[in-house]
Amino acid sequence: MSFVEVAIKVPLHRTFDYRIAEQLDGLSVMPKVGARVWVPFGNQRKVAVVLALKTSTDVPINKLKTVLEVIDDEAVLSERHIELLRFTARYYCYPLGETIHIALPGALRQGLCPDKSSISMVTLTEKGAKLPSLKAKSQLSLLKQLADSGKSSLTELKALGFSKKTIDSLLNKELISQTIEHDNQWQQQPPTVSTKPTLNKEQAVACSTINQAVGFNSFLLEGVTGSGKTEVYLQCLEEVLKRGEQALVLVPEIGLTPQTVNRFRRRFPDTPIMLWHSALTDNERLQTWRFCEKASCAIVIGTRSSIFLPFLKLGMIIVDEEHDGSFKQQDTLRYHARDLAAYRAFQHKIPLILGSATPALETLHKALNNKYQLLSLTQRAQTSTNNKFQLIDMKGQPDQAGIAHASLATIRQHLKRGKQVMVFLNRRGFAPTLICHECGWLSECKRCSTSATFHKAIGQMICHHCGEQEHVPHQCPDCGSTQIFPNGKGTEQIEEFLTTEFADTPISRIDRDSTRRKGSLEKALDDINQGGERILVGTQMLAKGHHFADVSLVLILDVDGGLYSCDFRATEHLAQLVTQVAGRAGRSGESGQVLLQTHFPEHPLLQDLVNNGYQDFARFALQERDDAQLPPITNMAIVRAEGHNIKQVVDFLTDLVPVQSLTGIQLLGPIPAPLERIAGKYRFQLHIQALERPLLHQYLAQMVNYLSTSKLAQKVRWSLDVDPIDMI
DNA sequence: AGCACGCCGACT
DNA sequence: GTCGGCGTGCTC
Repeated sequence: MSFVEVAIKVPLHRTFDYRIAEQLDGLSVMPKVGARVWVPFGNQRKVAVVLALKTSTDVPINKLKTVLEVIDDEAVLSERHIELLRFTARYYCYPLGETIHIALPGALRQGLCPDKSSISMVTLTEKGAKLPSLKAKSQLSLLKQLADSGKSSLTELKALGFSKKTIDSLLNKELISQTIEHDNQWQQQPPTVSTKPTLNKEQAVACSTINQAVGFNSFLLEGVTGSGKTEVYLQCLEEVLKRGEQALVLVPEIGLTPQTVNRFRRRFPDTPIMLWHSALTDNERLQTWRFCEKASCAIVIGTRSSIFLPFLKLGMIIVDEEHDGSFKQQDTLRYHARDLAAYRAFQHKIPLILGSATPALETLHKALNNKYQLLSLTQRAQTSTNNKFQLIDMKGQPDQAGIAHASLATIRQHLKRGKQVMVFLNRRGFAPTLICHECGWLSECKRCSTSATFHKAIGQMICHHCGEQEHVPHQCPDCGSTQIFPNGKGTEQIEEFLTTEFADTPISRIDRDSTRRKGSLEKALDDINQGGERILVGTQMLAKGHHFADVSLVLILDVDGGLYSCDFRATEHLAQLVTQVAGRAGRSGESGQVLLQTHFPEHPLLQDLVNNGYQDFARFALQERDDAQLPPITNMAIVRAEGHNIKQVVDFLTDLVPVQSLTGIQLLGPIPAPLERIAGKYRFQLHIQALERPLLHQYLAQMVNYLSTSKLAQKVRWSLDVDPIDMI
């Protein structure tokens, strides 16, 4: 008798055994480990992944069912990949079947086995390379994109907003040509490498250290903005390609811009490079999955979920901007791609490079404890001067739309010199609330414990947590007064004010509202890169990844929010944001100026950051975490619970507390979540901390086991977040 | 999570 | 008399 142990997508922390049917000749067709099979489950039919083959089972014979059909002749998950997913499931206390389901591309989840194995790449023809003048703007910009990248896939061009029509007419004019790449095409010969810049001393040291490493090695590449981290990546990748191995480059969600990708394509023109991000279709995902597992693709540049791609011979993992929060999934399986990258690198015995100008304290802590090797890039490639920081004390300062008169004067100076000025405020909309002048009523979301943000341009009140929209009230809903006014500032208001204040200066606003339309971000970036005096107003989106050559002044309007917050990571995030935003100034030659508006100019964190930079701040902040016994010194997990019935939510968490049977575990809670109500549900949480990670995991395993039997757990929605990065 | 089974209220 | 409400229990 033969049996298989399988994983099925059900929220249960266990696997299932099935019998393999014997055929007429008494033999049976055993599926391979890692292959998918169809199985009967309850009264439904489900896809399952074979985890192990066995000759006996503990399951009573009357409960055992038989595998209906073997889907794959060959495994879709290698044994090593299954081991990665087992680790992931164990680490994040998530059911293995669900974990596998999340890792697999859609087509494979559904039990399909489509075999598309080619991909259309588009390049310029000789005629096209001359960039002839064309009437059609879109055709011209497509030619420019190809001139920049060397080649792009058909699907990437469509994702950039080029229509089938544009592509077809260029094909007809023979300005571009199309080639089909098959999944067996990559020859593992030395890659063609286009000309590359010479490295400075620090870069050269970093490259040779990484390239000489044998086996599993983690590196923290701590490089200030503009110090040439990407060049280090590229030269390390070259060695990987020479060995005929593959590489994964993880980038934050907004880091996957055409500029980034084009740079890789230009450097390695003959190397198959594929992209992975949330906008891919099921077919494109499957395509990339297949290319990876056959090593038909050498480099993948992808966002967090690309950590689950099945590389045949992975030679290196790079995590760019490793401090970025988008590497952590914030729902279902709450994994951190950077941390899984470390496990994968360990599994494959290969180097891991974590790059950032502002490393996460978690990463820095490991580097300082010699778990990661620290490589520093301190010199800016193009400029030797650093930005000049200045704190603007807002106490008693006259201001307009939240901008101090002193700041306005500085803006004017920079504009006069034909430079660009960036005004940063991490709040979109016109004003975060409306206030009634008569009775003090404040606009709030009906379903969340938060304010409803006033969006003037579209005349709506919007809740930024649940998305609920309403018309702007004409009267105060409490007292009927018509004296209701915007309260606080958002980017929309800053833009409006600056438009009147600097009437002759073009202004670009970049936030989620202004860039909602496809291609509008690209358009705004184009405008900015035309150069000339201009004001840029925006949120986070301005801080990350984009190069603005002409920006010489950065004004950060409100840093105080990050100084006194209930989230102990708020100061870290503030320091990262300030440093990243500041890095946007003075990138082409001269040093830039950075103004920080605050009511607490004497705050030690701000002083440290401004005078000594992020590196110094981070080491100081780590000391603070040590004193307070917080992560990364301790290890943390949060149980969150929400429900309409507040008592059930609190009871559920209270009931968990007695599970404590281990010394060395600290429990805190139940405490209300920072936003106690979202979308009408009450939210509470329980914090769990332990000095030693194995102890934390021992405790969590016990707790999850208890939860599966708890009646209270069925009455509320709960989730477990291991290594949470925010408290919300 | 699904899905069945099971035991109490307002409908043709 | 039945349709259907969602509480409880199970899935190899």
